[in-house]
Amino acid sequence: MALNTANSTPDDGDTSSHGHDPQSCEACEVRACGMCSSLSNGELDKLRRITRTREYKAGDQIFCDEEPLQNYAAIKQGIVKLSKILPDGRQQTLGLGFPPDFIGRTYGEENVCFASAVTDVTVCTFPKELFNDYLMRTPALEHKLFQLTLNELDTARDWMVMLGRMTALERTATMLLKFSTKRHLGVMDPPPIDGTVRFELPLTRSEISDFLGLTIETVSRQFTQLRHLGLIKIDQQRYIDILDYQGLMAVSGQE
Amino acid sequence: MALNTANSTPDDGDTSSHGHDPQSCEACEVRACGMCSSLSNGELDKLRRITRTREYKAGDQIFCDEEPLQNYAAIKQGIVKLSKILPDGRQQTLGLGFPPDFIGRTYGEENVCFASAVTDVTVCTFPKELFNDYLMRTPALEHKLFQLTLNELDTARDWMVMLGRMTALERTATMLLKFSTKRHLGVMDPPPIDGTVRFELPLTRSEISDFLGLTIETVSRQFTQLRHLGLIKIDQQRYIDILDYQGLMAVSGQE
DNA sequence: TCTTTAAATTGACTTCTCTTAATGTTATCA
DNA sequence: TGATAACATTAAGAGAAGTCAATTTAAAGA
Repeated sequence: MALNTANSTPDDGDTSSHGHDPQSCEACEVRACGMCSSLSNGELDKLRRITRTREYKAGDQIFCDEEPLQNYAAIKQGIVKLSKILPDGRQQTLGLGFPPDFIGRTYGEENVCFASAVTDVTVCTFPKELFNDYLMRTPALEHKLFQLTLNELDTARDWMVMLGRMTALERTATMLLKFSTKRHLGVMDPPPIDGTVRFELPLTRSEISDFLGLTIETVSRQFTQLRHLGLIKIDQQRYIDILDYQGLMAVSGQE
Repeated sequence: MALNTANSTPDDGDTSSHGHDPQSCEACEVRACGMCSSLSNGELDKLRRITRTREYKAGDQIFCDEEPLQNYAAIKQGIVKLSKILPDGRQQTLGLGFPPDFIGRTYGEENVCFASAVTDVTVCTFPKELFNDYLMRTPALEHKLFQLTLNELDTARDWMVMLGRMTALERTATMLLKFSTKRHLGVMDPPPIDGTVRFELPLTRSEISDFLGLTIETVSRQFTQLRHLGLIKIDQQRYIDILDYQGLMAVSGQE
């Protein structure tokens, strides 16, 4: 069930679970760092009245390209993938959303991309018109959303360099470095001077290839090469150990 | 002379001409459509006090990656190129700025890319700190800048699809289609049903290749192929006639 | 007008990534 | 535990774009 489809019920075949008021914004994992951090408790109370919580299973579509934008959402838990699909089926991932990212094209008439759940996802949703009204009356929230959008633009432009100018090996190394420091809640760890870093890759090889503008097979070959170079170790195809952080930086083409 | 370098004088070897108060915002070409369109005449008057006009010759660097951000700018005339350069010299263009675009990373500490003049360029510049203060006190302006940033994000994501998933021919056709409708002042003409469209390519082949993530030679070969397909005609290497708009759409991979 | 220089095109060849197909691995479920 | 299905890796060959070099075209200056 798409986020934008109104009046859905729990029994309409949707795998996502449905709206109820978020009872405790105070206990919300992203109260302190997301867009809500710009709001006083009083303001938050007003926003909560138009908010519904919704859950999606890994793989679910959250909203769809070119359907009318009906709801915005803020990610509470899980990872969301934004992507575009060309008419012949070629797909390009535009970015990943982590808590507390905001999704939906602010002030837009329709969605300009697909959003789908990479892992199980929990979001707060806001009806477009009501949220727009609220946003117009709350400059502090607009300021916060502006900041989030600026960060997204920075990220998009970094990926443009990767997609336009980097080799398959450099793209793969760059992605691993980004994932190694990207933690939940958007907090970035400082890169380690040495020693190993271990993390779980949340994406399948297919999702990685859509992200890097490559094929599954090419991604796999780059992983193999990074292993043979002694830079990484892979367990169960999903757990990555970065054995040589500086070495990985060196092949990533960034330094 | 970079936009960010303070205290420059007209005789310091800079090819750009230097600051004076813009005497007549009323007569400004972009008064009605740029960020200033969000301001009343009174508010505009306050902004004008911290504004300097500056001119750059084609090819001049306007600001530089990773130098401290000292000034923002609004484009009054000409075309500005934003790009990133990898340590080994590979370059990727991130986007083009036309009047009345705003350049400089809002709320940023340093520039995250290079900006250079593609054609002769005239900008209004604003010292960062003073502009930030003004921005904080002027929600209407922040709202406008937010909208401009959202548009930039949409554009960046469109290019990501192109860079990640399109062939050289598709990229070249896509670029020509974009340029054929992109006019000065950011106004988009409706695409013609049929008949030819003529426009001047403002970029050299080298600049085009940096834009499309290709080499000069590959761009040239795609132009040749589009000519052989009867879709375009090129005069003096710079003037493009689109002979078959629908045909160009078809090879662009978008429809 | 002629010369010089820079930019663009073309051709031959190389390299990198994709395609196709087979094999291997992991997780799920009977 | 074994069978099945989904996911991942590997290999060989094809195709697309890059590299290097030569030629052509356009623009600028003498």
